[in-house]
Amino acid sequence: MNRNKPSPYRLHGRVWIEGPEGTFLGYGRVTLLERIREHGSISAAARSMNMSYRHAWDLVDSMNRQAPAPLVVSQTGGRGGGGARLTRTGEAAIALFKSAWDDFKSFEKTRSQGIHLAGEKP
Amino acid sequence: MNRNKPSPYRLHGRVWIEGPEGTFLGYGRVTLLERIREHGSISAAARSMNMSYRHAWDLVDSMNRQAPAPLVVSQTGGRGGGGARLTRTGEAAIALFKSAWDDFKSFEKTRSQGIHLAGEKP
DNA sequence: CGGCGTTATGTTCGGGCATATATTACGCCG
DNA sequence: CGGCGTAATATATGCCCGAACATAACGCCG
Repeated sequence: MNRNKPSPYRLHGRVWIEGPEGTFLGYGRVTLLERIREHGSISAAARSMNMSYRHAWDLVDSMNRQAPAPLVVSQTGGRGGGGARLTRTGEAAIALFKSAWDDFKSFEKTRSQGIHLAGEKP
Repeated sequence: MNRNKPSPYRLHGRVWIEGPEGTFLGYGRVTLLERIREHGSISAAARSMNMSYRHAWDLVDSMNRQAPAPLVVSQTGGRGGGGARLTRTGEAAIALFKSAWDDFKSFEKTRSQGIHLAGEKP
């Protein structure tokens, strides 16, 4: 009988988009953008993903500074204390990264098939 | 004239091969294997890439424990104090990772062409 | 006017990891 | 035998990043 043991090895990886100051968009950053769109504020978005507000704010600031136009605009004070919302550029950034991310996931999956080391056969 | 400014954004990423205990092969680990083959000892290999011997040894140990057969065999004491050399499995591991690495680099390069973010108004 | 929740910043603290340091064992070789 | 350079292993130090803590400003709203 031909019972092939599956390889214990798998290809893994990470991708991100680099900009003028280093990392511009990554999985965590884009998730943060989505949460901001969903919750309407940086602090609520940060809480929802167990991230410190300080860190979330830094990420938003980094993305805004590297983009041709802000991805997130915010308002201090006012009803509810203020808030933040996504711009069209922000939406485009999400789509841009997710597309690349999906393509990479596809590559990762198919390329994992060829990972075998001295012992098993495909 | 259609002088298109090149996008300041590029896709970047890292890939590695995971095994039973987590990372099995990565760029640094495989470079270390190559240096061991080249220099004949773990310590000389570590020095050649500005890595602490301790760290290099841990990496070799991690790879050996996760592979079906050792990638590196070592000898303590003797002429020159001992040394280490690559096994056939070690050679195969290098080839295995490099192939996946090259494929990823190719993916990264071609997929980077589609990275463009339109700057627009909110 | 004072309270509230958020944005916006500065500062400090702690966990993880690589490095550095230290020690022991080993085996050829002069 | 004693020295040398490496493997092998334990302990300590330093650094970086994110978390945590601390204020201040802001602008509706009761």
